[in-house]
Amino acid sequence: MGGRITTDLIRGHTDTIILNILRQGDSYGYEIYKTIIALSGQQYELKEATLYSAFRRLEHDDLIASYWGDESQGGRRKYYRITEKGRENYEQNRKDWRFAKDILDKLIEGGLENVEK
Amino acid sequence: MGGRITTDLIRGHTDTIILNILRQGDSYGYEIYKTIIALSGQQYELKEATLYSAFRRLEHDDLIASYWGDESQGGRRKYYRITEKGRENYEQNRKDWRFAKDILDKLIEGGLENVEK
DNA sequence: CCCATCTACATTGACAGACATAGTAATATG
DNA sequence: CATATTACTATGTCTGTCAATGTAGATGGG
Repeated sequence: MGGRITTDLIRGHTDTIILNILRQGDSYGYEIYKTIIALSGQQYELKEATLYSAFRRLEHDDLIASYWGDESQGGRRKYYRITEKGRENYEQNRKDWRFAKDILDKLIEGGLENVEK
Repeated sequence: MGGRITTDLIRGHTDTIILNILRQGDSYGYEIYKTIIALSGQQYELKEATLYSAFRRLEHDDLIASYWGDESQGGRRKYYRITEKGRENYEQNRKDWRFAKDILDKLIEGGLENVEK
């Protein structure tokens, strides 16, 4: 059996997760919500409240931009598009994640044998 | 060039980090503080305020226990010892970390090609 | 011997992100 | 026509981290 993903394990990664999806094409709230579940192999659900507050934060910081879709054939959809600044931010976040992963491995599983105290 | 470890990337891992150190032997606040810096290769500093509030939380939850060291030769030191419950908690947290790491890799770096939308 | 630095522990208040909860409204389905 | 699904939003709460601050003994260089 595997483990669980708690709130704090995901914290700080939501922006990066959203940017990763948007850098591969424009999308809207509900679709992004579903995509995250699919990407995680049904193992993680980012709550809608979290998602939409992240959209506001990202838009405020000019990492994404939004526009209303064509509403002629049905319900309104607000689409999000990643900005150039957002792409740069994503690249940095990815580096940060790889870096943090290595450090966390040492901190969580590392032995103290070769660490001077 | 690497990345940076922000507050949110470490959030939720401090308890596990402390338990990893204590499962390898009793220690006290300041030594644990130094050990974390050393374990991370000087890349990460867990602030003392964070550390001491974590001690309270862990002790309250019976994951660690504390005792005052021998004060005859100098300054007082409060030592911490991991409990059996703490060891079990550590093992679960380690599993959670490995699990979360895989999911996060998919969410942060994963492509949408093979994901049904 | 004095002052700075290090060791060692601790508290308080502020902040930010995630989420529970609730609500609105349109479309689709049986 | 009732229910589920799609789609977006607001409000308030909780928790962990950290900045700032404080106490006090030990240590070492000038």
